[in-house]
Amino acid sequence: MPRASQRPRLVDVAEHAAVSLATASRALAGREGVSTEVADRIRQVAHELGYVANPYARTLASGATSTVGLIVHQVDDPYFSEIAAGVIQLASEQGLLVQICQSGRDPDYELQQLRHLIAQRVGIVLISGSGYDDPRMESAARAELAAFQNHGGRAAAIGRHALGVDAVLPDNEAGGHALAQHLMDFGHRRIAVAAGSAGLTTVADRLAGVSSALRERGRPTTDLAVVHTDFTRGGGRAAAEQILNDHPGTTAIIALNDVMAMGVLSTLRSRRVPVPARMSVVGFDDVSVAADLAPSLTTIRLPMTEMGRTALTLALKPRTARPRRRPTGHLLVVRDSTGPAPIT
Amino acid sequence: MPRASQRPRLVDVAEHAAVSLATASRALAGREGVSTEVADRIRQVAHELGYVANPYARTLASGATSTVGLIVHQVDDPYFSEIAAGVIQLASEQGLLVQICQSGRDPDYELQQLRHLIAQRVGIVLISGSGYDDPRMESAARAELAAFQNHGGRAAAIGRHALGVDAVLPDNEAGGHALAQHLMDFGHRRIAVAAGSAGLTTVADRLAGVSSALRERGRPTTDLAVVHTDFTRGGGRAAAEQILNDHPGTTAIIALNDVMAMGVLSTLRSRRVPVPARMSVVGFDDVSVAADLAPSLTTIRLPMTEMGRTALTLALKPRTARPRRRPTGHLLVVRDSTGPAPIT
DNA sequence: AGCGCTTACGTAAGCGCTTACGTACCCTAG
DNA sequence: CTAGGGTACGTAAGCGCTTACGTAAGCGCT
Repeated sequence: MPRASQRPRLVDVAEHAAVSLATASRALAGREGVSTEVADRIRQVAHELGYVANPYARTLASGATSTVGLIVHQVDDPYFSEIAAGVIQLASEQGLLVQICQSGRDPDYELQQLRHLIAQRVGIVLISGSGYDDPRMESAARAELAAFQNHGGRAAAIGRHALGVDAVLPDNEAGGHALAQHLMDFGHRRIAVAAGSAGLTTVADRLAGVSSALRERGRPTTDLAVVHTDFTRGGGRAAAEQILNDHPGTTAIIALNDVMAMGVLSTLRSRRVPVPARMSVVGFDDVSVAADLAPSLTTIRLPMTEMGRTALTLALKPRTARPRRRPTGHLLVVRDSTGPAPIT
Repeated sequence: MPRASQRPRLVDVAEHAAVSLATASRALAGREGVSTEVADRIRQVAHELGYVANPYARTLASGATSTVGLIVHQVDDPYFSEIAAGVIQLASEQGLLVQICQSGRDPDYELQQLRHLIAQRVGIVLISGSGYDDPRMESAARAELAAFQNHGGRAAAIGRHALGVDAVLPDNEAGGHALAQHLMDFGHRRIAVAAGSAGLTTVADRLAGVSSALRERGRPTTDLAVVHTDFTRGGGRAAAEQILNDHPGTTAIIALNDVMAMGVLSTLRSRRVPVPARMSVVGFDDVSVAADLAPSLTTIRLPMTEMGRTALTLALKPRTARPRRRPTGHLLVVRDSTGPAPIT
């Protein structure tokens, strides 16, 4: 049987350049021990032949991979797609390839995807999405990542802590705080929160920020109605329905992410509740469509694309004794979905 | 030096099961020539050891890859992220991994990414995004793909023809036709098109549908103002500006995709042009946010996620003599961004 | 009994790289 | 002039799999 691949191999380059395999390998890897002229000649020949190293052979021989695995909940969720864009950008600049997995927001499936990626021998694992309040929920993933890192793998988390790896972390609490303050500045007293699933750290952190802002102004926590659904458009719709039905005095809804806010706005529209005249709405993340919603959404801007890049940057650096934490900036972006509380 | 990877290898499985490497390999690959009992024992041992084959070794030995490369313009463009979601879904079901590349809408960079993927020895290449009217623009990619397929690779295109590979194709012309008809039914006479870059087949096809609809109703083509920018939000904004300035009589804008429509709506909002009262707007694709825009967008629905799945399905099937073409359905979704032409 | 065929398994040769180690050569110091 | 040491390169042993081919046993047939 003929060779499967017709692509030029390292031997071909070596022969054409009249050197040995080892020298050719060294020259192309830019390692020392090859004279400048010979190295140049080898590179020249490689280029002429259109030689590109077979990554499978290379990885098998050296053990060093050049592919990064990225786990997101859903690539068609704009929050994650922007993160992915950042990761892919930087990876591409570094000559790395990105393998994407979707966890579908299911911790078991996520763990399975993580194992799969590691079994596929990716060199770097990047994991995004929220973590869980209950540390036991994360312990399996944590153990998997620890073992992976001990075998030379590198990992980083995006918007997620308690995984024992480097992490780039937005200040969810400060963001929630800023949103609540903004609404109170507009005179809102009865505020409802459309929250993602209970048990997620992202939910707890953003919620904690909201609560602390209320507390600072001496507002009773009873002013705050929290409805837990999930971080999807449908979750936002459901939460809004529930808020409208069970908490009639509400004048402002804090959706804990923009995708939920989209659902909230959608429900308010179909229920003919004018925004912001009767109800103010805020989101979190500032996904790129937030500015194009009806009405455009007041939200907290997170630099998702940059977060993706930063996470990969962290993972590319040598590992430190203690996991690093890179905070990300955040910014309150005021648009048309918020206004003064209606006078009742 | 110790072995790089501490993971169990095939030899470990073979030893524990007291068989040879070959038998273990055959059993785990489910190939014949192994008695049922022995095969069961081997699978049992493999499971106990947590054995997962090293894909690098496997690929190197067999030449058959299990990773699919996907080229999109931008993962954070909702059209592409929905396609990617479909591809990743199906790939995951099949135990395949997806490597994503962004071409950034640059044909040269796209070609480079394609070469890179092929050099990385992916088994399947999926390429999305529009093709080019000028066949010479595609010839390099076409040649690359042909060579790739001749070496046993499989490829499929999404929303793109003339690449000499299997393709899943929306009926862009019919979609454009339906949009124009819808607007004419509302009495619009002066229609403008916010088109993506000239030279793209997607643009030409959708435009052709629009023109043919006008022709059928005996409307002069002069009623149609076409502004070429590009398929981005910014492109939509720019096109809308130009239409507003240069074609004052316009009462309806056809954006050739939803992302442009978002830009168009954004400009109309800031220029205080009420939609649909003074100006109707339609898009194309029906990305998931289209329903949440201000106002919700009338558009042509394309099944992006399914298109992604279908493309991978095609690529997984044995190659046929002539490239296959899978049409996709489309559907006019009427929402709030279109209404009767204003009476002047 | 002897032949050939099938079945079940083992042997070993790669796949295309990396890299530890070996070797030839030249330079300098003693 | 030779020992010692550096530099530049070659040799060959893997990395962990797949698979062509070899072999031994079991079967039915003449």
